[in-house]
Amino acid sequence: MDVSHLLDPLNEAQRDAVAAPPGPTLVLAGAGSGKTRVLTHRIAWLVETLDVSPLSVLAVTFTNKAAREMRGRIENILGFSLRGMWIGTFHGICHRLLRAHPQAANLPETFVILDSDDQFRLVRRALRELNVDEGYWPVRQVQWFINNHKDEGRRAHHLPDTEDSQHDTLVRIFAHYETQCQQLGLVDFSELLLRAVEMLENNDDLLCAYHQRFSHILVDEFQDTNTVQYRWLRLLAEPAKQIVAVGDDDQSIYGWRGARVENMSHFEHDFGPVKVVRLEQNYRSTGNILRAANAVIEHNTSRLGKNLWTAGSEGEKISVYAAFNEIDEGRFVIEQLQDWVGQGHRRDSAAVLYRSNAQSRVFEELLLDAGIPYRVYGGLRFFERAEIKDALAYLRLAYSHDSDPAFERIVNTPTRGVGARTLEAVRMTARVESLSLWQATVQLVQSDTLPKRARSALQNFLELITALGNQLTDLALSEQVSVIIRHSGLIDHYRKERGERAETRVENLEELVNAARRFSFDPIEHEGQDALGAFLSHAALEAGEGQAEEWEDCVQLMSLHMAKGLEFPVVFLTGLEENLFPHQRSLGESGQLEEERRLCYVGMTRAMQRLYLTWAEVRRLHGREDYTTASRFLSEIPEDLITEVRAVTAYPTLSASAAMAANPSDNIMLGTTELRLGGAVRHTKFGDGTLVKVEGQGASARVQVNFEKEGNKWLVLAYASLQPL
DNA sequence: TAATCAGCTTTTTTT
DNA sequence: AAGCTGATTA
Repeated sequence: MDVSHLLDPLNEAQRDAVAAPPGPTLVLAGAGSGKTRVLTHRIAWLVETLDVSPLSVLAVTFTNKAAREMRGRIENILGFSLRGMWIGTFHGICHRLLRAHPQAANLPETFVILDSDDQFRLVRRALRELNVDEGYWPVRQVQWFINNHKDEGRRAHHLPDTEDSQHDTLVRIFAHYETQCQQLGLVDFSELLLRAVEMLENNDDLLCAYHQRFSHILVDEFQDTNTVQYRWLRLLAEPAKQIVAVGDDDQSIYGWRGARVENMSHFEHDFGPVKVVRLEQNYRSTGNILRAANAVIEHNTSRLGKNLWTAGSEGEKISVYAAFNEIDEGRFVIEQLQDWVGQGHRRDSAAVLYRSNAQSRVFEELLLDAGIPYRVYGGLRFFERAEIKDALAYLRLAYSHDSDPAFERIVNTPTRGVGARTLEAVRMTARVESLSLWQATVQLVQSDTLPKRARSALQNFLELITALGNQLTDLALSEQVSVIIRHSGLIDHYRKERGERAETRVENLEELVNAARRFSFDPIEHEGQDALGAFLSHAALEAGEGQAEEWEDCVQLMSLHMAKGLEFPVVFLTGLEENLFPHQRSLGESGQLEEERRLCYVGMTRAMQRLYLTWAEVRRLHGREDYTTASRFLSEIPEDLITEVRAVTAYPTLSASAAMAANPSDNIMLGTTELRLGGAVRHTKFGDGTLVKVEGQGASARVQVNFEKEGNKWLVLAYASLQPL
């Protein structure tokens, strides 16, 4: 068979990876080096030259989007449909494994996936049942504790007893939560992975069967794998070790949620000898952008080592703009944006990137003023919206009455007179009698223990859900959804709600019907589930796009994390200030600082033609106005790659701006020298800092100084020995 | 049960 | 600043 179409479009390194002999292969794929191309061509190569069936290939990604894209691209190359082939996310594939063998996994056939919101509620319930003080033990933190351990493969019983009573409390909650999940047949995201690993570890026959089935494994974004994911990969890839892992240690930006870059070096050790291929030729950015990005990332010590290069042109220099404040920064970005669009470029060829989402506001306001359409990424996705989750809960409860999370969610939504008191009684009964909330309610309604009002409220609820359940039988999925949103009272409830939000909510509910209509139920892919069950799982595993509507040509606004994997002709990397980027909370540890630097590297390498780096001398954040220092990442870029864009006449320059902004009387005399607002000062005890505020005059004058080490302090000028620098 | 208020925190996010 | 939480009030 002629496979030249698979190899010809590739460079040497790519070809080396695609045609690598069977065995463990690690592809170090730099930004923009064509790693998706390598993955897709590799699979096509396996199929076309080695006669491997697509059904024997397992391809794992992190996001549904990446999985869809990969499938589409391989189908394009091969020219036939890959229906039935296992290309999916870690979670999606583990879910499929568990559905196929619930008994081996010790799960009920009807197990339900908890998304993080559901998990939050369940953890909260565990806290309350154990009478743990929620003020002292924030649910979020406990949830974090549990997930961290599970991502590391540890369950509550693995955690040793300690002398530390605080830790013991956490473990107790963890254990209770696990019991709760097991009893109720609930599986959170981490559990999908851990349970699948344990199932395979404990069932040789099963594992063997999958070894037979999957002769080739491919992993994308390998640097983002956590401990359990790696364990799972090892398990499935042994003993044949026909595994290709593609990743970039320099783009590891999810350490904070359990990703282990070390897996890349472990891989060489655990699977060795490993064929390593470096993809260093970049097809995305100009030479200057690459050199700048390389210069920044070189400041990291723990690297596998890689140097991106391009055969393309140097391109423009990188523009650095030091803004007076965040509004000036925004104005600058918009000015440049208008220029760019004025030259005939599409708006969606430009992206504004920032470290934290709060920064988007200024840009949004200014873009709105300027009449430039924009899209902000992030925020709630479709299936995470409250109204959608409400509707799904009605569906679930009508479908299987014993789903406690669904019950809790909607028992009083819309309000029907079931208050906290009543609910507590229900929970109590459920706990004491080991019943589901639904069963407990049935019992309470039949007994005589509740006040009349509460009892009839519950009675109505039971009747409503039962009636809904009866109406669902024999309907198509989308009709079931339609019935639910109408007869649950949700539509009326949200219609009555005031504000613009109400309207969108009703629209979203209507859209849910469409989503159900679009959902294609595949008895093979969704083995072990019926259409409704599969749809509900789908909703948990794939949160969906930000909004249902189509997006016209819009300027793209997003956090740096969201930008990974994307590319734009023009990129504005904003807020390059110490304490913001790198973020304040990362400054303590060098490991965290290196992750921030990688984030910067990711941001810079998104740019194809033009890169702007901006920072603001004064930034209003959390309601405070602070003087800032330029990010260290800026100074890590060689000067010859940079053009300092100095203020266009309309905008004041650095120090002039500080002086202008400050009321002249805000500056204050200290002896014969003048202390300038925003100027650097030295204190004998606290060290160096920046003068931030001045209050009062003469002997009673007080100043606020932001010290590098000690943070903000108020000092009485007469007593503090401040020295201007 | 719902509305209101004071106090508190503040990255990044997929599944 | 703003959004969220817990507590208090109507």
